[in-house]
Amino acid sequence: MPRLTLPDGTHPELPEGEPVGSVLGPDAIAARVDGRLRDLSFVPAGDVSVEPVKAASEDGLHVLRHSAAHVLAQAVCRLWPGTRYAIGPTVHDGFYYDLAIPAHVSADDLPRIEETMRAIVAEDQPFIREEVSRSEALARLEDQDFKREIIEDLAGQEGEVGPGDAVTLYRNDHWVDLCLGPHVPSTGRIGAFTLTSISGAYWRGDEKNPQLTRIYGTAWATREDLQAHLRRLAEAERRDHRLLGRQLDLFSSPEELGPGLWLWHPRGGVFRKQLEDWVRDLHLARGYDLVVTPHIARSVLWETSGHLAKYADNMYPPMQTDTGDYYVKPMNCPFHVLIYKSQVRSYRDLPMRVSELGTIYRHERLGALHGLLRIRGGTQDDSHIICRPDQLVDEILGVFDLTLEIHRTFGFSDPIVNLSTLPGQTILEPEMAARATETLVTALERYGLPYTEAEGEGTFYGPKVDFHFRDALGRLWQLTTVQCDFALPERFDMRYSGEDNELHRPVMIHRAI
RNA sequence: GCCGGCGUGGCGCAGCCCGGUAGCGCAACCGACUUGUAAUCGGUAGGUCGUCGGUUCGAAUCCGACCGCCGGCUCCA
Repeated sequence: MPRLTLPDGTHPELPEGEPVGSVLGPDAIAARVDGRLRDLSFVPAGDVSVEPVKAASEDGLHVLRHSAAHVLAQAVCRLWPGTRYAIGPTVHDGFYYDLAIPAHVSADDLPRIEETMRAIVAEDQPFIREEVSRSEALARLEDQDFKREIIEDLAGQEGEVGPGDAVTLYRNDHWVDLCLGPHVPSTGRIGAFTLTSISGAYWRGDEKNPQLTRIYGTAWATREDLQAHLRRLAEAERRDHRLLGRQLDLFSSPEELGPGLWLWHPRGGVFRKQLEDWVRDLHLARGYDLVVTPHIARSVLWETSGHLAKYADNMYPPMQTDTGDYYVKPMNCPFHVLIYKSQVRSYRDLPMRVSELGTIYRHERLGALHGLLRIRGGTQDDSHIICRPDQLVDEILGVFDLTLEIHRTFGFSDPIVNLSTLPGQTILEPEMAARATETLVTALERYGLPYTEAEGEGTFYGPKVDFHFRDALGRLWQLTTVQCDFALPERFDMRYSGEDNELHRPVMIHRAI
């Protein structure tokens, strides 16, 4: 008979074959068994520790929302037979399900779907976990090509889904989904939920793949929690910078200007002066020099930097003149490089720190634009440090420090930090690529910044550390990016005279908001 | 760029489904009132309904293309 360890320190025995749920209170919706989230129906093989998972906890909300996603998919299948369902994970504050629905479905249909979900909740269908072989799962999900694709991709991956060849299915009534679980015991337990929006999303996040209908919802432990959440959203909408910009007469973007281009009105101008003065003073205090560079440059500059080869689509087309083709700048780095190269540099000159509030123009994809958060023309707080390799880590630490100070000043104190490693296509030699990434890792660890790795998300000239923040609606926005660059110094043949009287290659750090 | 929604006086909206030359609130302007900080009373002016094209005797209302905005997806040097 398995002996359990409960959070209160007691050690009850569980009769052979009994699920862990039988020793937990009625308010448990799932369990943590030896640290792993399990269904209440989980039957332990031997002695284990068991904790109840309640709906309002972080774990509980995850289980609740994921279960709601299943109910959503089942409801859509009930309304539109022939619907194929892809994936239905939880997200910040909610959940979604990606579906291929054989009908035109829009936001107007959300109430009907929700109604059907409530019917499924009223039926209180148990979530039944089944472990089956991959081949059986393929047979059971015969009409579900997305699920089949997932199952086929699981071939060779052991452990995560089930032992060896097995995968897990969760069944409600006759509706079956491929899923790791766990789930609430039955559909009657998914709490207070509502559907929030509908949109398109590419299968597996790749725009070359077919587009599915993504339905978003949110679920909470209680009606009150749900209401409070909806109130927070409404409040956040009232504080939307686009709305405030109009109400306070700060800025506007008339159609004659073009998408993503903004006018700053007199009151906005005062605001910008305050902001810009503050940022410049901050840089001066931290040993940066201020520079100013033009808005356009000959194409050769962008050819040398490599931006033209990589980003031509996102640059405004060139203008032809009597002295060659000119591009409006999408970034400031090459100009700062030219300032460095304007004279012979000594190792004593390094690090050289330059900073500019540089106005740049990027021909961003139309759908990406969003108020002042994603624009086609805007001023970047952009700085570059050119230094000796032995100064690199310390300089990056200084950049992290500056970055966090800037964000903290505006009340953003919980960055979500990503380390983006080099993509498949890079202009860096493998050895330098490895060095650049190692340097960033060293700096991150020395600074004590928790981060997650985003493989292959770096720039073509180097790996980067990005600082993301959530807005009041829970959306993530990338603000600062910090890059370690061994490539541009090479491309622009940057040098400095070392203590040994030999010429050396400096390293470059980019920081931009 | 993709999916969905939307585009009516400065702002927020109704009208559009069931085609017959546009309505409300706030703001503005004029006047009255003067009661201490969420909006007093009366009056005036302001739009041809994102743009272009089509259907029709006739379109804000139907159809198409384009432009722009919003929510996501993708992208974000």
